[in-house]
Amino acid sequence: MDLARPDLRPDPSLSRAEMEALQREIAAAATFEDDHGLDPAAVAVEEVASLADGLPPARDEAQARLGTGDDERSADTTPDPDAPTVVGVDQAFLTDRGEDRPDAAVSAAVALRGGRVIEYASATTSLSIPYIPGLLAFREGEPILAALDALDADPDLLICDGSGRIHFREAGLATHVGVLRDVPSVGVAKSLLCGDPDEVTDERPEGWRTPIRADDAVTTAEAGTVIGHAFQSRQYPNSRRVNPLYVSPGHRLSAETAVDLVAALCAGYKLPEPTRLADAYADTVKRDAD
DNA sequence: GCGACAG
DNA sequence: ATCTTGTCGC
Repeated sequence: MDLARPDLRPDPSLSRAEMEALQREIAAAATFEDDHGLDPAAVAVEEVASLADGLPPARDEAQARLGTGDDERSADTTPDPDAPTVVGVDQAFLTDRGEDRPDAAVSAAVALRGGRVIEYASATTSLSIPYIPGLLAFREGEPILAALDALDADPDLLICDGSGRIHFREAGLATHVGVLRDVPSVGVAKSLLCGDPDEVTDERPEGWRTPIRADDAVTTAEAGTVIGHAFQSRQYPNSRRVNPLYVSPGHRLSAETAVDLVAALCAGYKLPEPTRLADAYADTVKRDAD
């Protein structure tokens, strides 16, 4: 059965209070427990991936394009058809020369299966509301859904750039998108919106993690509830300066499984491969735009 | 009034 | 997020 919740899609004219109320509904509809068939080992990306080099780039919006590789090497490059499809989404912004505010968002979605890119697509949409801490999903949610619509692949897992449950109302970007589509989702943020790490996060070794617990800024959860993890995805031997990632479940995942999945999706860079590739593709589309 | 805040 | 070259270190 289809448990997607298009009814929770925000109306563009919502007031701030209405947006916050909608987030409480979204959080209530979200599941922060494991409800999926994903095995971190099955989604793992063992080697650094890349967008299918040498293939025509995906068309913006309507026409997503397969990037599976040459026919000659199809036997080697065809990913396991039974492996789950993991989709990373990220955005880049376009600012008209002379303007100070970005007026359009380029959303990119990159699908991987068995550690290889199988498809990528993008959508360029005009921006309606400005960035407001806590309300990011109202700025980036629709653009992201547009990019997902441009993809033929059916995501088994979404990796979003931003928070999921680590949010004032437990309804960050990853939760918003995950609930609207009823797809397991994870939020990967580069800085912490709210909550408290159990331990100091500075100068930690690669692979290290610590729980993030709700503090009084999280109005919908009891203080102390684990809402995510700080995760040191990468660290350099000598110079200690890489900040950890802040990983939180978006929908249908526990906080623990969310970090396990992200750890499995990292392959040498700070960001998990789906996010890193979506980031790179969004930049490419943006550059081609001007 | 002060603090504090994803992208 | 964005505006941007070189530069420090492995």
